[in-house]
Amino acid sequence: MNRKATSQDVADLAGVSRSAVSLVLNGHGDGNISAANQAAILAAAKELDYSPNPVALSLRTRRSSTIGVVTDAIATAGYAGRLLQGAAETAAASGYLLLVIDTRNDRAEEDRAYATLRGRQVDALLFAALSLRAYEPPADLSWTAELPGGTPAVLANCFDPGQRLTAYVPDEVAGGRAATQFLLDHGHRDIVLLAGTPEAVASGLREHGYRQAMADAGLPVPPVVIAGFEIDKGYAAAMQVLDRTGPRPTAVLCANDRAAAGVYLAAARLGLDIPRDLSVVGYDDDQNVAPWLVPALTTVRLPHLEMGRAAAQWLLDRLGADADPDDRPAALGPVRLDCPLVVRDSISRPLRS
Amino acid sequence: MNRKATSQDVADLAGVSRSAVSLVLNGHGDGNISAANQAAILAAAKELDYSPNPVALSLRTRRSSTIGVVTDAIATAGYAGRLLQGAAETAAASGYLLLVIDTRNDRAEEDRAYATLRGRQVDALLFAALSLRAYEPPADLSWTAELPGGTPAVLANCFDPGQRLTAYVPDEVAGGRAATQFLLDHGHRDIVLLAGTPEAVASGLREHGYRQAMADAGLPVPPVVIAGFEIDKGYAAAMQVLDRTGPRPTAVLCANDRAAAGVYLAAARLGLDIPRDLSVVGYDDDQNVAPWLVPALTTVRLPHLEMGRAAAQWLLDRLGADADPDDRPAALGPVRLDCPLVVRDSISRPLRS
DNA sequence: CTGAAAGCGCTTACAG
DNA sequence: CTGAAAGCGCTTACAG
Repeated sequence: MNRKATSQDVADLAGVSRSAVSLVLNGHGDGNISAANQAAILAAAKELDYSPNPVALSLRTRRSSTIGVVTDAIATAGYAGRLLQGAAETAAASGYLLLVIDTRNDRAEEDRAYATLRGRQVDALLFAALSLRAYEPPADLSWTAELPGGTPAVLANCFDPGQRLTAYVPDEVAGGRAATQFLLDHGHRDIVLLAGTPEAVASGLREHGYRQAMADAGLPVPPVVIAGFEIDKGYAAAMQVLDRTGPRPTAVLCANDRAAAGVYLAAARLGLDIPRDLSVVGYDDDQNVAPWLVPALTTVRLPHLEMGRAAAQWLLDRLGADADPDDRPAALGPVRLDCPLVVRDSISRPLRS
Repeated sequence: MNRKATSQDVADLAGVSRSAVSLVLNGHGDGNISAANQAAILAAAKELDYSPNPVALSLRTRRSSTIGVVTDAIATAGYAGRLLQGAAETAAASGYLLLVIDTRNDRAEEDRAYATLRGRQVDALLFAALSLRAYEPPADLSWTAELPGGTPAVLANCFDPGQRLTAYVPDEVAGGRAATQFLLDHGHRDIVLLAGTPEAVASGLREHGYRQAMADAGLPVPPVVIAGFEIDKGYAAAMQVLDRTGPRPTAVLCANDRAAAGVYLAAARLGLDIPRDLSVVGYDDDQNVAPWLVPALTTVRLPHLEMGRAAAQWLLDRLGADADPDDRPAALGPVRLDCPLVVRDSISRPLRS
């Protein structure tokens, strides 16, 4: 490949010094460089297709136009990749790239990741979790925006119990409430929650929303079934709840879309038609599952794209506001993002209502 | 944060010059630096927890210890993230990081990605596709290992029709054959293939393997059903094949695990028990699906982790062999990686065999 | 208005 | 055996 043009090449072609090239190309030409030379420099730069060497720039400015991303498990993610996608898009719009390290939930690996990223001179740090959880940031917060001149840091799909870091998380409570409310609006009264695993933070929050909606409707809450997040867990839970002679619930709220797929399997095996005999709501809006179940699954969408975008934008804002460190946005603690209901075909009015 | 130690700091502490520090720390001490000074330098480096600034190193050596990855759609990937994981692990073991750009299948975006990566001085290039396909590398191959001093480039889960680039791909034909053979070994004779979409390269290859196995067994090949790769497609195809009064196939080979989930749904609705009444094989070993279907799905595993590892290792090997450019491994064209059968519970001997 | 110089942190010839 | 110098490509004070 032809050696990439340097500012020296541009200077030579324009017949000026490298300083002049740098000044003009960085918008500091007016008042410093004559109009004629400015034009010559611009023309030369265009002719040589010049763009500054990012590495040299980085050494000089101690900035890398790179956002370091540490994540606990993106490989196994599925839909969670959208978080990264959102962050990457937003970053790219400002000329930033993402340097992602997957720690597979290993704390030692995580420490190493931060050290590596620091060494690579990343301008900002984003920690993203596969599933919603508390995240205890490294004790050494010195690289953080807490200190003047520190590296801005932000959390996505996880939150700092100590509230030191800004965090973008899904509004799970509202999501659970909205899903329940939608069922209530369709006339359902006997709505069973198939919850995820007890360790899952999201699960508890969604249950909270469910209970709120039921209480607001003046309805008793039937026993919550602990299912889980996989197909077989949803299947087993559905079998437990639906395979009975007495009255069955008319609707189930599933831990996620995969569990809902298990419910579909159980319903099919029991000869129950969805949505005629049973209404089903999922959670996640998993693109590999929800749109393709038969019938297509009504579900609550997790705002992965939005979390990624918001987190990256927050970082970018801080990076831009370097003129005045006090001018930085002050949004500390968790910011809850909307989990919209995606209506498809798995809900109808109950037969006996 | 305390300013990171530089080689000057180490030199000062050890009472030597920066040159000496560099020499010793890069293993060129013997014969150049006295034993006493070597020891002093090592001690100083350890005390200051010194590691060279990667950015400065990069400017100096024109190397970045970074592998650029261009991918057509990793966000929507699911299991495909494992390819990146494999590449990242392998790269990390040699001190390399991955700089990933997702082009969302846009050629203009792709060109920009390569330019960006070149600007960032990546040492090598990896192109990874979400699903197996032909990949026409950019016309400007000048950054490629084709030319002396060019950037090594490799393909994963896609292949260069022109054979200019090394490529790691799954051995889909063997995968399709193995799945079929397994069914044959269990006594099945009437095995229907629910194929993916006609555009999908993998689908055609798997079908080829299926036909080979059937032919080798001296069996006629029943009409192949074009299904697709989503749950509803598998469902519809299964309904078409299974919902009949005459003899039904005793086994189906599915386009992928999600389509197999659709087959499960159809079977349940038709009152067919898997595996008693119907044996099912999937493809992909999708970790969100296959292990959790009821019964757990026997499937063919796609070697995403292995493709990522192999591609990264190939790049690393080339990067290491910089002493002699002629010494580079010559594995041009596609290298087929094994797709192992993962046996679970969805296959039994046919009732009428 | 303009160019020469310094310096970001590193390594590799080059003198001594 | 060792240190001073040059240079990777850039930008920002600093003289003129």
